[in-house]
Amino acid sequence: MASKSTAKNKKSAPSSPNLPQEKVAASNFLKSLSIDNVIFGLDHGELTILLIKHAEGDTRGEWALPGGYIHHNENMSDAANRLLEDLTGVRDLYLEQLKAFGKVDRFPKERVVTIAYYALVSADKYRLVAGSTILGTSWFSVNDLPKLVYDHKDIIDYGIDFLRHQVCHQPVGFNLLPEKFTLLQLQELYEAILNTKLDKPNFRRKMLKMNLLKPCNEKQTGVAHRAAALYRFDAKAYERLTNAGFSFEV
Amino acid sequence: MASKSTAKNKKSAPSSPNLPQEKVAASNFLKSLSIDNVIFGLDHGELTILLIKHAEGDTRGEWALPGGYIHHNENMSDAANRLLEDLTGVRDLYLEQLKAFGKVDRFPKERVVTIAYYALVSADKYRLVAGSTILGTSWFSVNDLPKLVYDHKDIIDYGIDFLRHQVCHQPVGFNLLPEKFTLLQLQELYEAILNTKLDKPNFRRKMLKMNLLKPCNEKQTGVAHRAAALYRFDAKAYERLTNAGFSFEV
DNA sequence: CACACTTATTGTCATCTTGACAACAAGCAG
DNA sequence: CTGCTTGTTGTCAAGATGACAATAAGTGTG
Repeated sequence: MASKSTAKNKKSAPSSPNLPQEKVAASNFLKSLSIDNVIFGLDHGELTILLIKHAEGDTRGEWALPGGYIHHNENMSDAANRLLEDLTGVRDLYLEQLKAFGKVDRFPKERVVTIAYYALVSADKYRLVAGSTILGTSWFSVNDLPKLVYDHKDIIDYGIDFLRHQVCHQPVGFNLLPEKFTLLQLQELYEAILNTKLDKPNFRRKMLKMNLLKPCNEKQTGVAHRAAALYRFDAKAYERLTNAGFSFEV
Repeated sequence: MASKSTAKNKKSAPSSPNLPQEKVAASNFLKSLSIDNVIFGLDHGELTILLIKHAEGDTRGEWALPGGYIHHNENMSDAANRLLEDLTGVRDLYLEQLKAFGKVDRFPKERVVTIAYYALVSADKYRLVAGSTILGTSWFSVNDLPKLVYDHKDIIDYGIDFLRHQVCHQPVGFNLLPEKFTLLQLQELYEAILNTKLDKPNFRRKMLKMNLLKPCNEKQTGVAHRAAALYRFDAKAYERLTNAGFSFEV
């Protein structure tokens, strides 16, 4: 499980996601366009976001979404994936476009439209990552965000709203959990994202009735109480059901 | 009703939405970025899209989404609105961002990322419009689209899927109807967009129970059968309910 | 080992929602 | 008046939901 990491952090020098305030020279990159990634994680029942710290310039000391620029010969989504992999060291994370942000004054130095993407990373994947030790990179709870550069707060707020919506209508939340998880973990994920309390028996009933969880026939270990059964998300079943007109709702 | 049109079609010369294959000179416009609008309408129970015809160049005779470029001193959403108003002559139509399309080869001449927006236009607004007579502009049923330039078919397909989703989760469909409408018109709108048949009594019950429709205390006129009651969408009620945690579902 | 404690899991019940469809109402056309 | 068409109301069984009781299965303690 979680086996496809490339582990080594490619040092793709030109992307320098830590210095988004740098000029885009008459270069290899598309002018006036950038990418910003809202990378969500889950930590002890709290929804978290991965941020990087600006080390110099006017925004020194403030935090920012990791981002970068698009090569001329690179699809936009490939650029987003490259930036995500460069930062986390993990390939093929869940990544979707969020929205383009294009206010005139969103970036003080020059006119740049940014395409925001959002990614979901489970702790068991990120644990493998060299990136986690990058200086000036840190996870923040969405309930306790630091001061952010430019319009990055707006982007994050939009991302959280979007995730709240998505998680109720698409089975994307599983990307935040390890491959095998208990129903309580899943419930706590929903509680963290939606910021509510849910009834355990009812949540269980609803989830199981959808037939999207495949029992692993294993139990939790290392807990000081009755061990819960482990499940995994059954992507094939989901595809089958979707084709048959099923639509995921929480 | 439908009173805020500016009627006159501003001839903002530089935007030339009919010639998106033109070079973006070292100009007033953001380089490598464009906007394309998917403008939805409703015609005799069919979902339609407004397209323009390319008159010259390699794509001569093919149809395209109306679009254009972004001024350096203009917010992106303002650019989308300007382009929409230039084309339709109607101000303040429902317009939302759809998605950015950024494949390397989506546009053959140069590298351009386009931000697609989608708009909803009701027949009673569009009727006021000078734009409807623009040469080479035409509505097409989504079920009978012509050959389209570049990746515009992809954009439209995405737009239709998006609209299908939106219309079930947000009360946006009303933007496709006249201010006052019957429950059957509303139902036919859903049937057209979702491409299904719905049960009339059940649809009525569901809609009315949401308390989002305000009766006009008027009846349809000019029909050869029992006249239906007219309703209008109650935006204030929707806001109230939304704040109270209500979420629109069809 | 019995017991306390914690979480897992199953079950119950009243209420609400949904889908299918019957029945009646109202208006025009002949 | 009669037939035709659509509007509107009502019924009913089945399924989904929310609240919550009850039981099960582990760990750690005295």
